[in-house]
Amino acid sequence: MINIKENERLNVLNHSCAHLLAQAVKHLYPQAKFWVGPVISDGFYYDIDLGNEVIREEDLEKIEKEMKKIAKDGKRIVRHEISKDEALSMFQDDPYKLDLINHMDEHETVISCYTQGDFTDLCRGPHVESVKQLKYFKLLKVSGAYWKGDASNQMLQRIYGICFDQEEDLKEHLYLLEEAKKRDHKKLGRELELFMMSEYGPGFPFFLPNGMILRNILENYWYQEHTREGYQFIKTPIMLSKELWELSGHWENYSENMYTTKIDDRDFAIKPMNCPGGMLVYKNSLHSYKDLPLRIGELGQVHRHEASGALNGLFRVRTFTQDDAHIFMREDQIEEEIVRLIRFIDRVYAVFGLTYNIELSTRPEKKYIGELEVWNKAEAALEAACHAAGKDCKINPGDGAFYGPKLDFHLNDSLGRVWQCGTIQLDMNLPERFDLTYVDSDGTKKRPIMLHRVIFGSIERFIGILIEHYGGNFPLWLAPQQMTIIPVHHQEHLEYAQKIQALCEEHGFRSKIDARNEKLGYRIREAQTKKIPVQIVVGEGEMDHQTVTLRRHGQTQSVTLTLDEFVEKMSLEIESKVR
RNA sequence: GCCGACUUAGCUCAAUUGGCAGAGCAACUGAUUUGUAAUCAGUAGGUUGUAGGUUCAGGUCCUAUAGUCGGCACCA
Repeated sequence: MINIKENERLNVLNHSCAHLLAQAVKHLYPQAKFWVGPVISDGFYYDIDLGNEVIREEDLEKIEKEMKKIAKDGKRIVRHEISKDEALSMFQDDPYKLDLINHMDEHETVISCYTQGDFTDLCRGPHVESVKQLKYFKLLKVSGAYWKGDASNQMLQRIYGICFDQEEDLKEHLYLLEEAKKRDHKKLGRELELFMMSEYGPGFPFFLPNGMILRNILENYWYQEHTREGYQFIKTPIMLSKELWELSGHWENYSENMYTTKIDDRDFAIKPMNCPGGMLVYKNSLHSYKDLPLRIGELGQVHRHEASGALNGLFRVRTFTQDDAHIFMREDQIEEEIVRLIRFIDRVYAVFGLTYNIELSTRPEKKYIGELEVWNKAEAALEAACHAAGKDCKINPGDGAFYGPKLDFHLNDSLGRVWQCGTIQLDMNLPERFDLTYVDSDGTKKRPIMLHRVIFGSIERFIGILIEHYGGNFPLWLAPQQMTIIPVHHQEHLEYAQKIQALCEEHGFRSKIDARNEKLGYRIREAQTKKIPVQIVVGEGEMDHQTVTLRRHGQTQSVTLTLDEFVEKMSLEIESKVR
């Protein structure tokens, strides 16, 4: 997927297209007042105040038509530079533009405007020379958006669109949007019976048998890899007393989003994070400098009261399982440990065919705790570790947590969409609050450095991402049902089919026999639509020669194998964890 | 939470200006006895999300409410 904002040519084109949109809206809705219309990674938008009138999805066609008309007319886009006073009088009827002018940087002595035909907009530019150049665009959606992005302000209407300089690129983009719709994990989750939602529990997903197979595979894989990496595992309680959350600082910051209850007149809260429980485990025993780094993992189920409007399938839920771990270490171990962690994360993502970019989020300008010097050291350590692991990282200034800087992993899926999953966070807060210590070589107590980290982020969300990434066509090792065994005749070949299933069971292959009284083609079709990776057809020929005939999902060719060949081929593929 | 749209059978969707709730797939029963993407016939399946209201009459109009979706805000 092309990032419009980062492509200089398309950036300008989309910016001009935003003006074209505003002009068309002004023609159709003369009362319209305009806020801003910036370029974003997948196109542009314009925030508009239409008074009491509402633009609906079906109105977009009409607006697009008007845009096409204006573009065809082919007016030039002309830049003027005016003084602040001129600007104030020129836009005196538009409170939003006045607000922009009044809040302009004092260094900006000249204000620029762009005029195209009967429409003039305040703008820094640059723009294309003529609206004629705007040919391949599409308006995509409408929504509300708070003025200045502030929820205490009124809502404006936002129209989104995208513009390309070639027709094929627009088609490609629209194709990807269609494809994403087809791969929607909510749709596939229902069709493949992976999970369900109920109005009795908004934001609380139910995992169905197929989804549980997938989930258990992921969790087992997680435990296995973490064991290899020297992690130990814990399970901490789902509910702990309010005092603990006060100690950790969560009560102060997030009590609004925590589910609470009373036990024997004492306040409790369901955990929104696993860390405080993890801190108690650390404090349960004395630690020597020799034991560090100490890596403690927990697949911990947390609950957070997310705003109703934020909920979205498995992507945003009110309960989810973090593949959490806390690492306690000495200061001299930071870089080495993080390098090791980056390599680990790299290995895990590679298994799913997911590439990624790392971003380093640094100290927030105002809201942060701890010494400046410690922050600088921590940020430098994260960046150095990144480079030592052979990875680039983009700096995200001021985006760190108040308690420490972090590395975020942004995954690219098979449709080119980006998901933030993994994160490595340095925490300079909790070790202090919980008074964590270890005994150093000189016998004195020292404060350990602590990392929080996740790789999947949330198991639920990661499953959602995988569903869309694979389009429901899971690689063999992840597929809930790996094989369907289809006897050509539902009775005559049943016994042989059962023999094959016993063989599958013996080797841990997840198979089912489809011996329904239906034609072969019908059962093949159903296995294909259910996205089962392997279809095994057995009939007269296979029985006689003790073979199986395999057909892979999405293919029309089939291949006949001896039973040994079959077992070896399948085992190898599952073992290699790739397609 | 805010803006907007949507909610009819397990799933996907019909139902003219308000006038008898319907189809395909799936399920079930029977016939058929099957060699690589849908064999045929039949049966059953609904308080049209929920609660009110307007009307001779509401799936359709109005009000409230819940949920879902697209965004916004939020995301430890």
